[in-house]
Amino acid sequence: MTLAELRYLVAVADLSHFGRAAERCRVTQPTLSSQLRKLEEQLGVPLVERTTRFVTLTPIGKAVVAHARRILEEADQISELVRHRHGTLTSILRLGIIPTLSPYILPLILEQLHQRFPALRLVLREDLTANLMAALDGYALDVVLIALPEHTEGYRAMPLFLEPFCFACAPGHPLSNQPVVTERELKRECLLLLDEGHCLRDQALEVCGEKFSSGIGPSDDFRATSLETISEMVAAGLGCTLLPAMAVPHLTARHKQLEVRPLIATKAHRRIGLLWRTSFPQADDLEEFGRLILGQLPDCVDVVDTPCSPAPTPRRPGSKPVARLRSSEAAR
Amino acid sequence: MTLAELRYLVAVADLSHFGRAAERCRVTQPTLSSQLRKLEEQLGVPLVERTTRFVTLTPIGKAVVAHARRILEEADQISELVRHRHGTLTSILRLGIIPTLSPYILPLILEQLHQRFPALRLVLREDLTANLMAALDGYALDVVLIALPEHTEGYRAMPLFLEPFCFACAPGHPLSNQPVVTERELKRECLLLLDEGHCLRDQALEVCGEKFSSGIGPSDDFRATSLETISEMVAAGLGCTLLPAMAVPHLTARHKQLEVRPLIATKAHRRIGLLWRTSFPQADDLEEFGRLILGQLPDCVDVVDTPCSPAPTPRRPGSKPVARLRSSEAAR
DNA sequence: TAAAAATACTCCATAGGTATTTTAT
DNA sequence: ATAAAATACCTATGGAGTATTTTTA
Repeated sequence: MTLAELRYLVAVADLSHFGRAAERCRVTQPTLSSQLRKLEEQLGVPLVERTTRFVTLTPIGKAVVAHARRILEEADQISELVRHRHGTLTSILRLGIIPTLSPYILPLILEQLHQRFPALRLVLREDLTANLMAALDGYALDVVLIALPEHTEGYRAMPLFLEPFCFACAPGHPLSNQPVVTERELKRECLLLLDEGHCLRDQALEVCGEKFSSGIGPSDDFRATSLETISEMVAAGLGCTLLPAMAVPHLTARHKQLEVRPLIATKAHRRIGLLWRTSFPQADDLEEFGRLILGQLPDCVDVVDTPCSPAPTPRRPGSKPVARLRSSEAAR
Repeated sequence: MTLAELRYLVAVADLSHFGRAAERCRVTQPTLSSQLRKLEEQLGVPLVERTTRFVTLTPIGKAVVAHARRILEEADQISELVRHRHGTLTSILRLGIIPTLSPYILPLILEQLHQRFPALRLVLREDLTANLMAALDGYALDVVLIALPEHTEGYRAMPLFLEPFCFACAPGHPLSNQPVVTERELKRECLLLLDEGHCLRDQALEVCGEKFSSGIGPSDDFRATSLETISEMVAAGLGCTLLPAMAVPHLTARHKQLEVRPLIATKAHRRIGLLWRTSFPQADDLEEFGRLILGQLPDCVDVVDTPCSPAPTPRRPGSKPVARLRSSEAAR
């Protein structure tokens, strides 16, 4: 039993005429005739009573046609479904973002995203990098927007931009007098940092890494789980900190007492990008998503013009690399 | 899109494993793999995300699977349907019977019919031969049980039995004194007959045909639409009549004043049989039906041992007669 | 290294076509 | 005589197989 056979049967039921039914099905009359005959033989039941004059369905034929109509209806709905969801970003996308980026980048892209991809259902999750990666591995997320680590093997990464770190302190702070802050000056300061697990904490430590070994590290007395809290503390004169550039406008608007200065350092930025499983089947969609983000970024970040890593198109397991010789051929 | 492809997809959705899904579908893993790939390419949408470790459905894949399940469900129901209705006389059968036979033969066969074919839904219509034939032609009936005419071209006929005519009169009637009535004696009598249209009327006239031309025909003063009424009249001494043998027990039981005698005549019987369209697809079932009737007949009728006419198995239009040479071959 | 999916390649069943025959009105 | 379904016969597609490769954990 095939869908084509059922289509033929329904056409005959509708038109009571083999020739016209064949015409509707875009096949010749003998084709329809033989296929219908085959269906009857396979089912072991006559479905159609025919002479050269009249074509009628048997009682069983009518019952089968009723089922066939539902089957074809469902099949059409599948075609409709994929046609409707055709194109990029037309169904669900589960996106994970780190907390030190999420509140500052989402307002920039959400409106445009809805305009460009109105059919997209975006499911957001804000969490620490490690948790996001676990969710990505466990197929609970489709893609994450994080500070990219050095090596991203086993995943597909799309670097988007470099986000500078800025120095932030209270108005009375000594460094608030100068227009920029250098790496060396920073190393003398006691930085307020986020809790363990936040990648921003590790990145800040990296900027002033030597302090850690020299014992002049950040105080353990202050624990904060958001940049809002950190800024509050900094504005209150409890210390200074590093802020990601995109957060600065939000935080200075809230905390007027916050003095922010550019930072001059060897690695005074973090690399933000998208990361997804190599096996994710709609990598094109994600690249489109990435390009949309790129178009909404503020001037404070440096857009990365590097295309995606490591392969332009993700491949499925077992697929041929590009045009490699088979070992049997290579052995000759 | 084929049913097999959908079956593969659902199996993968259920088992999350190509190899086991292939096993369930009784095909090899490469077959399932390539077919699924083809389905995805035809739909233009990835349905399954796969690595060597995990197999997951995409959002669209899940939606397609939902439809596919319904499709396969309906397809299974078709198989179930024809398996359940498999065998002879398992669905509806629309049977027409003439009024001079119906009340006397139905009680004999209905119980046995239900026992042998419990799934059969018998739709009965009692009407004059002409109306039954019109219904048969118009696909409103599947088969009729009538007094077969001489020629049955264009139909399939299954003669079942010869039903003798009996002479019936009131106790005081002159002919009631003799054990049998002959054709010659009959021709002197004034017969009470059924209305126009009843085949029994024509058959009775045929038995004593000369009277019609000689003017000593049946009286037009008496009109009756059933053998019950005729018997009533005969018992009341209003005349005599011919009764079909199978009706006699019923009528004598009701009308004690009825004297019935065997009739000796050249054509003192009618040939009862089944008749259906040549194109009717389940002729086997009807022959089975006929054989069941044969097994329930009383001794007063003569069973016809002639098998069906004209062909043992009905053929459809265009089918090859038996083993005839094609004209192109014959021309050589 | 093992398990699993993908690929390469072959074969054969069959869907579909054209030409013709048979049937029924 | 005409219309319509069935048959004969051919072709090409593709479904399914086996053997092998590639990939991921």
